[in-house]
Parts: sequence; C-alpha cells; structure tokens
Amino acid sequence: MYNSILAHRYLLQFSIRPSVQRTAIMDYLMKHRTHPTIEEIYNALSPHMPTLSKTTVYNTLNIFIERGAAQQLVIDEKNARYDVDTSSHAHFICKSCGEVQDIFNLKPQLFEIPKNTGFNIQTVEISYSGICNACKES
Amino acid sequence: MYNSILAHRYLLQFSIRPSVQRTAIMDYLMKHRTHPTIEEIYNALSPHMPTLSKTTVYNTLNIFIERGAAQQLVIDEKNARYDVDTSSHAHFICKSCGEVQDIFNLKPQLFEIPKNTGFNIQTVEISYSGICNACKES
DNA sequence: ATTGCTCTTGTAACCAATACAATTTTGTAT
DNA sequence: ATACAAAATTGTATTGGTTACAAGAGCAAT
Repeated sequence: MYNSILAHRYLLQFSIRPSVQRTAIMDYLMKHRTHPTIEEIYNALSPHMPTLSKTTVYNTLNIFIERGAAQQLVIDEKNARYDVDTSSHAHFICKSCGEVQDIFNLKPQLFEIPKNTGFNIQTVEISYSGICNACKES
Repeated sequence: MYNSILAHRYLLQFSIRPSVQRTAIMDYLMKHRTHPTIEEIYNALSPHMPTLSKTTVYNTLNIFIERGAAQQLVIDEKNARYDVDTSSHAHFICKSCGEVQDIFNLKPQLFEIPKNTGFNIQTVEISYSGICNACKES
C-alpha cells in the first residue's frame, strides 16, 4: 500500500521503533510537506487504518519531537503543526486561512544563534504572517 | 489607585475607548513586561476589580491586537501571551518553566521583511527556546 | 428622563490536548 | 513454538484555554 521504506529507515536513524502506526505517520509527514495538524494526519490515515487512535497520533508525534525526528511548529494559535524538515527554514502563516508554507533560501545568518544574550538558546523559529495570495484574490 | 494616565492616553492613540477595564488592563501590560497570559492578567486585576470577568480580559486583548495597541505572542504552546512592546525584538521561552523573556539588541536585519518570497508578509516573529538560567541551576 | 449604542458580565459550549487504565502487540528467552 | 515481560496502541474520560451568546449595566446625546 504505502512505500514506506524511507520512513522506516528514517525512524531507525532516530532510534524509534518502527511500528506500523509510527511508520505510516512518518510516511505521511514525509510525503505531505504541508505542516499538518494532528487532526489532518488522523483524518488522512484512519481510512486506511481503521483502528488507528488519535491518541496514538499524539503519542507518536511527541516521540518524534523528543527524538528530533520532527519539529513542532508554534505558529498557529489554533493547532500544533508538525514538520519533518528540521533544516533551517522559515514559515509563513496566512492569517485568513491558517495555511502554513515554507520559506527557503533566506540568509543563513537569520538562523544563527545570537551571541551574548544571556540565554541558553537551543532552537530558533522564524515566523512570518500575512494574507496568502489565494485569500487575497478572493 | 492606579496611575493609569499613560495607559489612558495610549488607548486613545489607537482609537480605543478607555473604559475602566481597558485602561486597567493596558496599565497592567505597560507595567508588567512579562508577556502575561490572560489568566495572569485576570488574577492580578480581579482582587482590585471584583466584578471583572475573564471574558472581558479576552475581549479587551482582542481589541488591543486588532487595533495594533499590543501584539499576541505565538510562542507558548499552552497559552497566548501578550506584549505591549510592538517594536522589533525577539523572545526566549524556557522549555522547562515556560517563562518568556525579551531579547533586545539583535541585528535589525533579522526583523526585516525578506524580499521576493512570493508572500505578502506583514509581521515577523523571532522566537528562541532553551532552558533558562533559573531552571538550569535547579 | 429616555433612547440607543457600547461595553461588560456570566454561563454554556467548544475543542485541542492530556491522563489513564485496559488491551494488544512485540521482542526475548526458554 | 511457547511463555513471559516490556512496549505500544487504544478508547474513554478529563482538563483547560478560548469562544459564543444573551442578558445586564454603563454611557452619551438628545
């Protein structure tokens, strides 16, 4: 059904035991770079996995975050969103429809951890917001 | 009780009618640059304003945001946080205790709106996270 | 004073997220 | 293979932040 060999391998790299559910969720994340919410992941997978529980989706994403296999985006006030791409890139969220899109090709300096702030900074998150083109036209 | 003349004037600048509640809430924001949550604002003010409703705090902050008199921080997964300082500065959130602190004196370029992204960017939010010094020691 | 508008308030409802205990699955050793 | 222990999954119940809504209070102008 799913060619999830890549997801399987990827999970092993992060010492995450690749159960059927975890592999399917990771496979979905890898193939849908739309920063999906828990709800979206669950709705997409449950038709193919009727016994899937939403709790499992929550648990699984929390493991992914803990182990560094995915990152949680804190950009949408309504829902947590998830991204397998942990490389340096920013996000744009449309204030109207809530969709989140990637912004690549920004200057690398933006993602550097600033010096002499007095804080032990571990992560950097850069978020832009506005009205997306689709919403502007309508 | 409160010397809230500054808050009063500030609200008028943003065409917000300075009711007792709105002025008290803005006064609190101006005097407590701790990026408080709705809960914290309510708990701080309700002893002095026994009839204050939490709904009013929500409504009031939403007006402040709409009119640009304050900004909402989307950095804490648990709660919305609010900041009257709308100038260019970043925030650090402690993953352990959740406290949010300001980071000033970063390079102005960080807050520039990037060109040629294809998005209609209106706002920029830069968030750092890690473990704060207080939590690290304990 | 009366009218109309705005603001405030309290209750109820909503919904994302978590807690928890029971069940199922998996891995390991016998 | 079988049995056992550990880990993962599941469903239900609960929590807690936020919003919806309608009633009440306050305020400004006539």
